[in-house]
Amino acid sequence: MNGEELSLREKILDTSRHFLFTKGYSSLSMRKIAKEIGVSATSIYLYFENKDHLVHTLIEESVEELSRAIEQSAAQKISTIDKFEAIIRAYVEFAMSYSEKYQVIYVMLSSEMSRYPKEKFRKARRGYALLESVIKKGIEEGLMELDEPQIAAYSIWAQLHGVISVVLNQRLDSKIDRNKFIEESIEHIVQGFLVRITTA
Amino acid sequence: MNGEELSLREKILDTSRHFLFTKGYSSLSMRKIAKEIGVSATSIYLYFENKDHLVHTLIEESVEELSRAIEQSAAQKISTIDKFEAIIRAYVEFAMSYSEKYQVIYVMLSSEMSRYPKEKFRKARRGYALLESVIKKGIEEGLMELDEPQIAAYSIWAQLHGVISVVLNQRLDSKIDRNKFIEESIEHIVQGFLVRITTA
Amino acid sequence: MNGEELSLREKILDTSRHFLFTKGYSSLSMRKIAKEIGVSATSIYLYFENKDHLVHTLIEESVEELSRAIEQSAAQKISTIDKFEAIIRAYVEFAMSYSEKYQVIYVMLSSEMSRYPKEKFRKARRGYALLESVIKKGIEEGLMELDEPQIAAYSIWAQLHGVISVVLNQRLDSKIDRNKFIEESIEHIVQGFLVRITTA
Amino acid sequence: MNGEELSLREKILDTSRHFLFTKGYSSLSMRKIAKEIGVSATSIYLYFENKDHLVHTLIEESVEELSRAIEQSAAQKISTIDKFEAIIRAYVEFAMSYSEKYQVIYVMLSSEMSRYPKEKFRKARRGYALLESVIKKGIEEGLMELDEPQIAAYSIWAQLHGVISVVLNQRLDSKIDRNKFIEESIEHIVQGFLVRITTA
DNA sequence: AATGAATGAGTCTTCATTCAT
DNA sequence: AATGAATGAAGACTCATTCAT
Repeated sequence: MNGEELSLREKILDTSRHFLFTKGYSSLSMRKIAKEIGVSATSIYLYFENKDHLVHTLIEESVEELSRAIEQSAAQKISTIDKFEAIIRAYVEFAMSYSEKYQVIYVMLSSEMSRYPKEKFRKARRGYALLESVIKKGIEEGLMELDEPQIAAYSIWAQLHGVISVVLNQRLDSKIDRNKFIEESIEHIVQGFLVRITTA
Repeated sequence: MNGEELSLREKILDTSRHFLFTKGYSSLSMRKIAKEIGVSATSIYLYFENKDHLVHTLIEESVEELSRAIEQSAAQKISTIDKFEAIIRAYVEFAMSYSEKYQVIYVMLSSEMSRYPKEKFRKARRGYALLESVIKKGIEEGLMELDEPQIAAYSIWAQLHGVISVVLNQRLDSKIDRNKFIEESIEHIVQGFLVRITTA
Repeated sequence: MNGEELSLREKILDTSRHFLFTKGYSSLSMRKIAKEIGVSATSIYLYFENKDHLVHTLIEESVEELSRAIEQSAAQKISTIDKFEAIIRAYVEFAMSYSEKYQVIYVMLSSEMSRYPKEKFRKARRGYALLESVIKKGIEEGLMELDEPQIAAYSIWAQLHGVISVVLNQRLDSKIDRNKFIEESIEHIVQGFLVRITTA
Repeated sequence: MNGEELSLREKILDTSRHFLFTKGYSSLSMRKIAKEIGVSATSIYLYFENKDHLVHTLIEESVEELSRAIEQSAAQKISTIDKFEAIIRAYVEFAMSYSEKYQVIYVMLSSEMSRYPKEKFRKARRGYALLESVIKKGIEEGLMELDEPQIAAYSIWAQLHGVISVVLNQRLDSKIDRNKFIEESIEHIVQGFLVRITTA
């Protein structure tokens, strides 16, 4: 197999992800995936034990990629404030560049997540943990004034997720420029957490 | 029908909403709704043309109630800054008090929304339009420094939605206090948009 | 509905029973049953919750009919010896006259029976319990000389079942007359349990 | 291949037999057999043309072993009455010691047996034929009083099979001692066929 | 001697919906 | 206002088998 040819396993993952993104979890069907690829439904079972496993793999891979992107981005910065912004921007960057992969992470309802292996949740918190540690440093350095870095980290993440969701789910007014919306939102979110330095 | 007895139509809506909230769209089935209520599946069709109509009604009603709650809350305040906060708090308040109704508004993917009658979208923007007009006034009054009130309104809404989603979808770390998380998030969001008055 | 027309429920039971008899449990499929009757597979689910319930109903009905046949037959006789033989003959009679119903009782492996509601097993032992009580009386009256009437009852039942199985499963040599085989077998089985009176 | 290592062919047969015994014919699947052994499903086809051939081999081997056991047991006895009992006991002995092999012989319904090569049926009758010849001698010697030795042989076999089935299919009341049940049943069956000698 | 990839036909079951009553 | 009967389409998944290697 050369570089162009995707393995069937890869094709299944890509197609599933796309279905999940465009049609939602309810419309994700083994049959449809197979049909889209042009292969028998049975073939999917050669690569994934069942539908749950397939979706779990999808989630796991997305979480891993997102975490890595965030870590790499933060590693390139030195100052705390730079790291702080880098994490936030890497998060948004990933969501916009790999929308389908990003959305997969949130596709499952918590009720359905009961079947998702618990130990994999920890992995999912890597990026968030990094953000928390940076916030802690930021507090020490007097960049932020916060009681609870953990809550702050979650709050930032939640706000970002809200902004991204609105865009990805096409709930944004068509007259609004997507990039401008994102840029301004990031700035406001960041500003909401930084101590404003007022040069007297 | 007396006060205690809910009409069948109401029961159907309530049950559907609950299913939607707890099990997701995929698990919303006419049969299950009927069974839960203790009525034949056919009976639902006496009140709703089909599943789409049922869900659309659900959305429409939720949107209406949310809009009204926001409007009423804003009307009670006089100053712009108070109105601004009132809208934000009314939004969050509604989401937390009537979680099932709130969530219904976002249950449908835009792809599925293609079947949702366009004219009803406008209604859905009433609350948001109010927020935008208040922001405009805020800018005039020098409370905020913003180029695009429309984007700002969308951004606030998006951030709030993110915070609420994290809570409702149970994605918050169990060690974090729910109310504290919400309160702090609101404060940060609001702070992110206000001009900080620095007493020199 | 007049006497000729069987209800769909009845048709399903009859057809299932027939499939079970001719093709075995492995070949019993909802689709095939439906197709045979000329109805959609879905329709079966209007009368039976699932395949298990259908088969359980089949078993239950057969067990009930067999028990009743045995009880009625025994009730018509007065002397213990007559009751003893009546039970045995009623059992065989039922098996030969309603072969399909008889076989249903034994169609499920004990491993599969784990899903069969326990309380229904008790019903299944009515006929056997009757036999046991008659044997007890027979011992008292000196007709039989047996230590354990319970074991004897089970043994008779087992032997009869063996004889019947061989016939119903067509394992009998085609040259052997079916009725003669059954008649002689019954006689031997009965003889095996009676005290032989030897007029000196 | 040394003494410990079973050939793959042997493993397949053993595993199939076990599945047949514990889960029934419906649950016998090439995939499951392969998985259990830890080999690819395709590998089975190197040794057996298809599922039918596999099951037929299973039956054939069981029949052969049972026949041999009976023959050997009978050969060790001299008197007719001893041979008679030896055959019966060897049959039961085999069934209890090699339950899985015994049950295989009866696993297929006659309807499914249509695919079973006719000439192999004859082999299956070796043990039975032996019993018939012993019965004939028994009649000549005045041990039994029977019109039709062929029917008698079939009847004994059928009764024994009934008794064994009840035990192997776990249809015996748990309070009943298995061995006692078998022993008493054998005695009754034998008694049912012997002329009772009454010492005046 | 053994396997991985693949599939068409089949398994049970659920779904939204219709129709006659 | 409400229902029981019915169905075609679709759901996830399993099966025996083939073929190329």
